[in-house]
Amino acid sequence: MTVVLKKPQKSARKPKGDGHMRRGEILAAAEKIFIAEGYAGATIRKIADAVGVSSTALYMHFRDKDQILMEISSGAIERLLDLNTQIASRPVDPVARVRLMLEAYMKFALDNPNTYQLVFCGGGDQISPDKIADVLALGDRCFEKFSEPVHDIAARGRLRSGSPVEAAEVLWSGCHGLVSLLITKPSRGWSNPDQLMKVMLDGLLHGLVTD
Amino acid sequence: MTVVLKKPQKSARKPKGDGHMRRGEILAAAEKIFIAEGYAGATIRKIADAVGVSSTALYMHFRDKDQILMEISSGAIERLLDLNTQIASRPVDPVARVRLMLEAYMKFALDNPNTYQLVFCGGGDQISPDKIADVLALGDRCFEKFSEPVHDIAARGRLRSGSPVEAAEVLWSGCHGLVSLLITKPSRGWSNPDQLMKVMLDGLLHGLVTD
DNA sequence: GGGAACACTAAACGGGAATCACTCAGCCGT
DNA sequence: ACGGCTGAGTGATTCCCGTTTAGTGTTCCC
Repeated sequence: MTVVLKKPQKSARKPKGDGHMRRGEILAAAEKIFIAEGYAGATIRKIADAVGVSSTALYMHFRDKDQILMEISSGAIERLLDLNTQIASRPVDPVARVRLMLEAYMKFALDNPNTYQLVFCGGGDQISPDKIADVLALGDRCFEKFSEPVHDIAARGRLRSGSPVEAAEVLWSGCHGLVSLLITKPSRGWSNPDQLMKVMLDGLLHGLVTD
Repeated sequence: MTVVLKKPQKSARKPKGDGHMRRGEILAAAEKIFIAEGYAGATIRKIADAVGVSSTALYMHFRDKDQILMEISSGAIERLLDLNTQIASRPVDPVARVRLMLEAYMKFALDNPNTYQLVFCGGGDQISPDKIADVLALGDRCFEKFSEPVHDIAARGRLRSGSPVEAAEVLWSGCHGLVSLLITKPSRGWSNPDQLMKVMLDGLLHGLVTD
């Protein structure tokens, strides 16, 4: 985050002991706990204990609990954005790109359920909107990257109905619905997730895009 | 508000709520607060204040906070189940029934966002699984009612691909995804919700069902 | 009249996030 | 060499949460 003014000639001040390590240590510990126990499970005290420091110390490095979790989530969403960017440059049919992106998206969600829930299932109750703004912006950039091939499809006149934006929103939200239910209701007797993802993609793409 | 003039000698206690009157009062107050402020906002103390009673009093009538919210949610989901049952008996094409049910489902979600979030977006973190079991069972019954016409469609050989169960799960989760995003991210710049719902339904049904 | 059952209460507990007042160590310019 | 500044760290405290405990007043029944 904000790197405060450092003296040009020399490091402002040699960090004492493991001073500048702390922030990273906290993030690492917090991520481990967050992944294992979710938002509510990752308490300030637990994180502080894991680092071996008083709970107050966390406030030296972060404004509040949410900032810690948001920073972790941002990292994860950036990985998702990278994936999309990478797929975007693949020299294949735009429909194939759309499918690849959505597959990557759903796989990401199932691999990072807690982060996914925090960012996309709106810990809405739990987190004030301004704090989540950063991550939300990243999420939007993901959506924009995903929108590009959808617009390509529309430009080729292959959109069966609706505007390109609507189509993108529907494709995205449909896949979101599937993985969010798989994540939040794991105990329900679901069909095979891979098969469900395939049916969702086949269905939506066949329904929205002409061959 | 309730001006309880405490007479010096008499008790400051709120008069008895004639047995089960009180229970209803609590549910009504809790529902109002829950609808307005969501799960986290509906605290025991706030509900108790609204009723004009000490927070402890709520434990006379309910095991814990979750039971209160669950009872409220159950009522709402029962209304949804009623809707489905009603639609199920309509003498129309099974595809039309599926569409009607999903439309009713999404409308219900948008009309009862907090309940919907609690039940279907898994306050997973917040609520222990055993307490939510009742409502979850009701939700399952809704899904089963919805599955019937999908099976009808399959029985007529009109399912393009996938098993009937998979198709039902995909249809449901696709619609869930749309409304859950509309609910949890209201600030995002969405296209017209009605139009999105139409595109979702058209897309999924056209993609999964043959004419 | 005397219990017993009930509806209710105040006070407290433990655990969350966050703040306050403070200490302490190291680096600075003089 | 030294006093001052600053950033890292702490324990105590505040406030709110859900929930528990022990006790109080009312009513009903025998």
